[in-house]
Amino acid sequence: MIGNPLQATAFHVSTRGEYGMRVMVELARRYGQGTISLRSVAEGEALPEAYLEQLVASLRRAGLVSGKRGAGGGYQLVKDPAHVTAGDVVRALEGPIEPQVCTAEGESIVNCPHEPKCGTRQLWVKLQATIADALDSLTLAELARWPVGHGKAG
Amino acid sequence: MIGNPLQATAFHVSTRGEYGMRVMVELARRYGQGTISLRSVAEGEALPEAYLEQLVASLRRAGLVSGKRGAGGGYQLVKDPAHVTAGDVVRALEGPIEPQVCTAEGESIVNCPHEPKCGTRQLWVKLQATIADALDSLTLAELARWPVGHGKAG
DNA sequence: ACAATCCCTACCGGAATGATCGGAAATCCC
DNA sequence: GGGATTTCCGATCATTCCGGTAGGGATTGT
Repeated sequence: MIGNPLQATAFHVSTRGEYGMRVMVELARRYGQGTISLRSVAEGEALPEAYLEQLVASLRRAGLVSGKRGAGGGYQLVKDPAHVTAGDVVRALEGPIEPQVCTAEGESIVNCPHEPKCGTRQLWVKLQATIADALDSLTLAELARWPVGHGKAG
Repeated sequence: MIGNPLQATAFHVSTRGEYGMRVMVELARRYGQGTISLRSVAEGEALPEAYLEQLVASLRRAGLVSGKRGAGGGYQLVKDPAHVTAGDVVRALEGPIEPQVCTAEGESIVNCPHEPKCGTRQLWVKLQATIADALDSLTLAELARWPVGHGKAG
């Protein structure tokens, strides 16, 4: 856990999303160089290796990375970084983008008692679409080629 | 807690945001009719009254509602619903919109060790701006005048 | 053989979530 | 003034989630 003690904040992305995204960007930077050991990524980004294993497992099950065992093994991206979006990564790590259960991506299963006089639903629907669009419009390739802090870096 | 058991989902809004937003929309609908008791809102929306008290306390401290004690008392919006945004409500209930500690609204205090070679920061910055813009562009008045479910209601 | 590496499962302490409860203070009506 | 109503305030509590740690098994290169 990097950074300050955090009070309540809205729309905070957990370390699963944060660390996992860092790993993916690092793999994107080294795309085409064969497999990269998780240890080297963990050390390079100063993150706990054992914890990363869990996150990478989710990424592998989602078909985003492939692992190779044994000495000299490691992980690599399955697809070209230009064809993997931040949305793909976030969904693999944290599940579908779903501000409320009634506004899930794809099919909505829930039958909400607040319908049909629900005044808040349109808000969550809009929010879901907005977030998904923002995440899906940014690729790993774009993130990987922007390694340096711009503007007033925090 | 309305709805189904929820597996892991990204960007999920807690009941603070959900219930609190419902209360605000209800108060917006009855704007200009004097104070509304929390009990009537709780019964109308089928929400736990005692829990709502806590949420409304946050809304009051944020200057969004005012309470009047005693028989016939209740709450009412301080400002016209057309001048209160969903963003105001969410921030009052769940804190600033902050995907990561390094991408807080306003001033960023954190000095992150990942800078300046952080490839993920631009993602969270974009996300923060996108979410804030979506929430700030929708007013309580708009939400209140759309009480009926549209499209395929969940 | 042996070291490196992925892979899998279980566990664990602390914090957040989603409430409930009891009571104090103000206000209205009779 | 008495009582009903309602906001306000703080404590408590059960459950779940978060952010890891620990240990071991399977596979591969040298």
